[in-house]
Amino acid sequence: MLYSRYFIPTIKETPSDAEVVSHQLMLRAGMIRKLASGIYNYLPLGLRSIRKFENIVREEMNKADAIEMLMPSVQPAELWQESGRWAFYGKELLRFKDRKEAEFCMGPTHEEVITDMVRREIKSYRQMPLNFYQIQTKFRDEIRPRFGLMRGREFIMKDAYSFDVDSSAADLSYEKMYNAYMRIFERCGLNFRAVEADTGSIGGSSSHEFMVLADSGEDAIVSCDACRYAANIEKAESPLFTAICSGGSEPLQKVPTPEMKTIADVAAFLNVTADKTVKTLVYASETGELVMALLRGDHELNELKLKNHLGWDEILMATEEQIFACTGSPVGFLGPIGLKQDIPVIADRVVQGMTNVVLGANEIDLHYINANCGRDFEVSGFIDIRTVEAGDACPRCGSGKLEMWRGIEVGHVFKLGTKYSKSLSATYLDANGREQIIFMGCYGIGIGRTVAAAIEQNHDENGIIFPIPIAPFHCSVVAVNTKDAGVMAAAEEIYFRLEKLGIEVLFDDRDERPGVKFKDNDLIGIPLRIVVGSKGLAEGKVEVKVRSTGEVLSLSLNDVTTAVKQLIDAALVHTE
RNA sequence: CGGUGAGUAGCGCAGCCUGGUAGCGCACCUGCCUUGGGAGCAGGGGGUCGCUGGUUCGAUUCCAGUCUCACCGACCA
Repeated sequence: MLYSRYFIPTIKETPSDAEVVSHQLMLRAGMIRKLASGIYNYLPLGLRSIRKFENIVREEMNKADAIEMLMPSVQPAELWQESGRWAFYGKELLRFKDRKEAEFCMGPTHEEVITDMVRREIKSYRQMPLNFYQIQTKFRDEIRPRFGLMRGREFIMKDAYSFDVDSSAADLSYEKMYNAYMRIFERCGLNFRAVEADTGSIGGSSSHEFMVLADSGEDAIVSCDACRYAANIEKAESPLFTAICSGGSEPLQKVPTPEMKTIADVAAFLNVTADKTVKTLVYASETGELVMALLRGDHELNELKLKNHLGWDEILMATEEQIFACTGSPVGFLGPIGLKQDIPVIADRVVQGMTNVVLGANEIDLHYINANCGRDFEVSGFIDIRTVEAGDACPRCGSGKLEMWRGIEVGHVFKLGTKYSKSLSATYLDANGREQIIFMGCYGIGIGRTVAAAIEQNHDENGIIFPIPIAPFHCSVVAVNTKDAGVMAAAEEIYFRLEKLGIEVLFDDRDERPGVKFKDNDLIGIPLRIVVGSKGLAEGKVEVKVRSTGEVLSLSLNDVTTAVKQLIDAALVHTE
């Protein structure tokens, strides 16, 4: 490709509305341009990178026996009504009507469509296992699109759906996809973790997220420093604590705590540590059901764990009115003793081991001390509802400690079970001629987001440092002085020879000063730069600069193409 | 959806408080010059100041509304 005939509109200055590095660099490198909030044009260079990654995904999907197809973006409402998600999905689902007033949506995901296809075509256990995938544009009307391709509204996604005869067969399909995902992200040279995750609005029984580690990541994850345990913090299990409090039970006593509304204030005022206190939170469902949650004072609630335990669709902090109605007290002095309404009280498992604790007394400026569960109040269950923290013991191996990271979710695999096949009646006949429900799995990769995450993880002050497997070009040939016929002839020859070797090369033949070319080449992340200048040429040498290490090789005209080919091939090698 | 801030040339910004029809840097065009890390000189083109309405002789500037965009938040006693 001739640079002078290509289209790479680079920008010197950082656009003011781009917050994260990948967004800034993708704009500056001329990879993307914004059309509307969360909606982007993929410029030629950006598209090349995206296609490179898509092809890696395609290769690994095909190797894992997934079959490529393509489903429409526009989907009829009926299917979504049938699955129940038309009502459940909320405003993220972009809905509209056609000229006949029939309702449609832009597909945010394709479980409904694929399940509809499968239920029409799959009749027998002999036809499974099956796994279909597509690489396609999705639309989700995000509350707050941000960070460029990281959280767009329109974005490219690879989604796959597996169909199996039973749960254990589905587990095998899941494992195949999990392993394929590991290979995909490894091939891109990314530093990532596969973590246990919540299933969210997609539903299903269990799932893993693939998280690229980056400080700008929107998710928090933990991983054990000793074993393989890793989880999204939304899902991460809390280790069992041994009881901190000991000694016989002291008599319950009400003490004044004027103006002391926070745990820190109360603990300091009563001269105890926060881990001797229990904090009380009140949550409400959309329909107004209330629940009280008890946690050790220095712990944080994990709303998702509580929500999942309760089986609610939505969990909200109770309003002051709701709190007053059930406790008779304002926020700051809440506790489980002497409630005005009979609401369920759920305590974190850690609370089970605590004795003689400090609790709100449900009266202004008063707390209890020496409260004991079972004697002074009852709870309906001890459940893991706390948010894990860095340094917690690993819930699996027990010996390791949890480390905390920020991560960008680039892939997510789910065991769906029969959630969609049941509501959409996707069944088959087993060997005994009996009708059975199909078991499903679904598997997604954010294509653009992965490219952005790779940039987030691979850049310096000069721009992007693309890993070779997803770089828009493998290398470039820079002619230092285009007016020098000898330089141009040599550069051109190297360019042709590289192309003949099947290398993707950008020939920077622009009539620009060398500094401009170097800056642009660095900015757009070309992994290997071959510089042809008159000085080196006099000695029959050209220079190869490695973007990632800054290493400079001086090579003869004869050797340069094979040397470059070797470097590239080495980077593209991947284990089968 | 709530909060904050911003919309002036392709990009980054100034001007607005104190009204008189717009300026800087980069980019772009022409010429000269220059060629190993975003050169220099000279000349030039480009803006209904987001939109609508109001006040005024006169509005980019003041007022009201509206749209768009970004960031923060929707996380806790």
